[in-house]
Amino acid sequence: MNRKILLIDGHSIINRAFYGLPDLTNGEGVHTGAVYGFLTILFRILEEEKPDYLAVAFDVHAPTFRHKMYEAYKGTRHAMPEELRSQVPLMQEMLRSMGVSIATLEGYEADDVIGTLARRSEAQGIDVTILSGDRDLLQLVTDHVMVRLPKTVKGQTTIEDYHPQQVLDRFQVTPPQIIDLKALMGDSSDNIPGIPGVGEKTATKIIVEYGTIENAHDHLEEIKPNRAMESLRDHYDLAVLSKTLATIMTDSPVEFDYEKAKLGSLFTPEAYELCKRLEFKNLLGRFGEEAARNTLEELEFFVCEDLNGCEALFEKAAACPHVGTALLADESGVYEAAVCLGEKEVYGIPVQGFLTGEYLSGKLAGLSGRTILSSMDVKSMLKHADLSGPSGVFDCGVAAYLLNPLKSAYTYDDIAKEYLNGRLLPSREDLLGKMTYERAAEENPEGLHRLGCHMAYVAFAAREPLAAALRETGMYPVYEEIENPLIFTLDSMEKAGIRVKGEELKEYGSRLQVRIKELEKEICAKAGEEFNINSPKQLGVILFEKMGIKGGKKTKTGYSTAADILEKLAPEQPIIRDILEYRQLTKLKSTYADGLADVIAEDGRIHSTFNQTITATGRISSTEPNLQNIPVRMELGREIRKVFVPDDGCVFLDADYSQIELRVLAHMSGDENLIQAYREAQDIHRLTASQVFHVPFDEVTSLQRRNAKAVNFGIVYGISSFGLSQDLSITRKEAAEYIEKYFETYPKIKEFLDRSVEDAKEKGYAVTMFGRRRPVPELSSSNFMQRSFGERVAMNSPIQGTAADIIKIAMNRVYERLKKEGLRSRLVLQVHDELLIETYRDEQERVAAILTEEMTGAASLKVELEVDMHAGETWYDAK
DNA sequence: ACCCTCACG
DNA sequence: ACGTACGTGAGGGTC
Repeated sequence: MNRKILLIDGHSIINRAFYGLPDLTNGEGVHTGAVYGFLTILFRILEEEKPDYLAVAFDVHAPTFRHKMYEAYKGTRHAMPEELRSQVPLMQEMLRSMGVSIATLEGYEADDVIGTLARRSEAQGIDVTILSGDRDLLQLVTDHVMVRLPKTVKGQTTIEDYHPQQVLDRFQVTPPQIIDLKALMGDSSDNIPGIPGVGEKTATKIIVEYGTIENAHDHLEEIKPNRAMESLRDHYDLAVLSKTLATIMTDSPVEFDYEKAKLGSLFTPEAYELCKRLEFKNLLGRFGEEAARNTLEELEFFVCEDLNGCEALFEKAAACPHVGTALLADESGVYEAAVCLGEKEVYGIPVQGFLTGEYLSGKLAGLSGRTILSSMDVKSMLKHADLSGPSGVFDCGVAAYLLNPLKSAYTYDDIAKEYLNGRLLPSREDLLGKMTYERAAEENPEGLHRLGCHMAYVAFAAREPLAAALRETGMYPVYEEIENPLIFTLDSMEKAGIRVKGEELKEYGSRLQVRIKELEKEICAKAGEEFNINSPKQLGVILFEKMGIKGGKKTKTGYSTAADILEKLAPEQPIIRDILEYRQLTKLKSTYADGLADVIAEDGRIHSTFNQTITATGRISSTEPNLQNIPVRMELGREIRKVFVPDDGCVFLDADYSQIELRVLAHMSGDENLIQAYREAQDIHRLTASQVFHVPFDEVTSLQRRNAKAVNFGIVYGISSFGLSQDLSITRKEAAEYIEKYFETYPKIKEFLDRSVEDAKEKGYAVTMFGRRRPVPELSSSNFMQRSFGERVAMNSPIQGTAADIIKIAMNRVYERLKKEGLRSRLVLQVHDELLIETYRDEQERVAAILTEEMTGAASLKVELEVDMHAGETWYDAK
């Protein structure tokens, strides 16, 4: 078997990929679609060809000998859009990172480089495969040089292979005669002139007959049709020029090292990183195993499988100053525990025999009282192990979140990369793929073992770097005093859950269903046809085309049918009223009635997850289900709250901060007017209206109050006249006037907001009163939209974030007080400015006092923190 | 997987 | 000129 080289025409393949596939961009806005397409085809061809050598040829941005011969010559680089042009160097970087030889030669095109390397290789007895999108390359085909041309048919890429016979079959000429063909026909895409009046048919006929243009010219008088004869006679010089232009050089002085072109693994650490940066997730997945083998560190771990060894291990661990731990578990139990005592001392303990989940969880819990137990995710560990308390643990995920709250996840491999000097460890995906722990315990125990060990290792090794980073950024207090204790507070809330009356929820859903059916009929009758009302696409067509409602608004994909648009467009139209009601009811039915019923646990309660590492500003979020968006604004939706009830013998106590964000703003800005307003008024919006519009407090109209309230909200969001005008359905100019008047009334607020933007621009992040940071990279964007967004974020984040800090402090204190005072009442929900406590009746007064005290006392501001509190038999009644 | 819509603070 | 309010999560439709 001969050795084989694969030569790729880089420009032509990246062009094909660009035009044939949808463009992609990564999170940084870098265009990547063509690079992705190139890689896809590269891997496919490599798999099929299994070559010994690989090289990719590119044109160099310099005039070639062809330009010198013929001014109008364009070559292959013309008219490349910026989105594609920018991907060429990116592709080259990718190839270099994969260790692939890139062949270029100044003054020559990629074709010439390929032609030269093809002939050289052939001469050395190496078989050649050329991959290109350009038929011109067919002139190079011989018994030892094959050309493969990818074709896209109906979105499917197929590859046509050309040996000499296939060239003959397809074009009726031999490979070298392809040049003569082109010399007669010309090629508009590279401006090769050809001769006038001769197309593919005639040119083929002439070359089949006479072999070359030179020979054809020698037999001029025989050539038919007459038109072709005359053209060749009159333009022979042009044909000769075209032939030279179209001839690929096979003896260019390109330097090429076969040793370097030897095909190794493409999955180097650099390539892996680049694929990650460009967000080629499929590629990482597809070659994940190979990537893991080739790019990732191989750490050594121990397995501990017997009781005595395990006992000894935990004794030794307890004597360490700190340990890294991991517990791989799900709702049905524990599968593996892992403990790291030092750089080279990582132990995984699979659950088996005497080493039960309970035993291992107990051991970990014991550890937390005796040494600092570090983990990637303490809250998940708490679900099984009763860890001693905040002072005994360190949570790497929470720490990494504080250091950069903008990331989508805080995985051990990412944390290793960021805080352990760029180290590359195999990810969960690398080790287990998408397999659940449960399946992995059966089918891939080794992977599970390695996963646990890696997590414990990183928890061990990253603790100090993370703590150091927290200290350097001044966020250690936020970690230690707010976030770390909050882990335990949130865990207790998740475990408590909230009781829900499943039967009533069902009945509520059924009542909705009756009306939904009626509305469906009504809407379809008015529309004159049956259609899916839930489909914005179909609805748009019905409303704006069939029924001719005017002013259909733009979205990327069609008309907007959002409620506020419909409301403004045709509030009177009966079908619109019906649709809006239908929307409201289906939302209530699917998301709340049905959605909540699906997640009621065995104990008759709903156990939401409170996520501590999600939001950019420091708020917590709630998932599966989200209990922070249960309807309240509309009465019908609000009724759902009647199914949320306290345990027997309990009532709900619901306490919410009154305008906490505005109060935070008053404090942080130090604006005397707003501070004074809060000291006086029970109705801040009315007072704002009175001050801004210069009318006596008692004469403020409801419209004025509504406007003032909207401005107050707008201020907190990072005011813009456009946003306010949208909200109030007024002109931008009017909105701008409101804002101006507001700032005249409260000058220090304007100063504060301006300063917030300036500070964030300078530092790169916004900061809360307690030192929590939120990076605002958009502020340095050259894009106006992005930058404006950054400015609003810089105004809003300190306010929203400070309010989040405050209620977190309150939650921790309430949780601690309830525990310390031996009360059985418990926190069950937090909704950003609201706490819900399931309160034993005999504890109600004490709990109410604790709630008020800890919430109002969570921070001392220049204005009071006011709390509204209600007791009730249901959540509905407690509001 | 992504968009649209809509529920909450 | 750009085309927006800040922060979330879930369900349904579409490709």
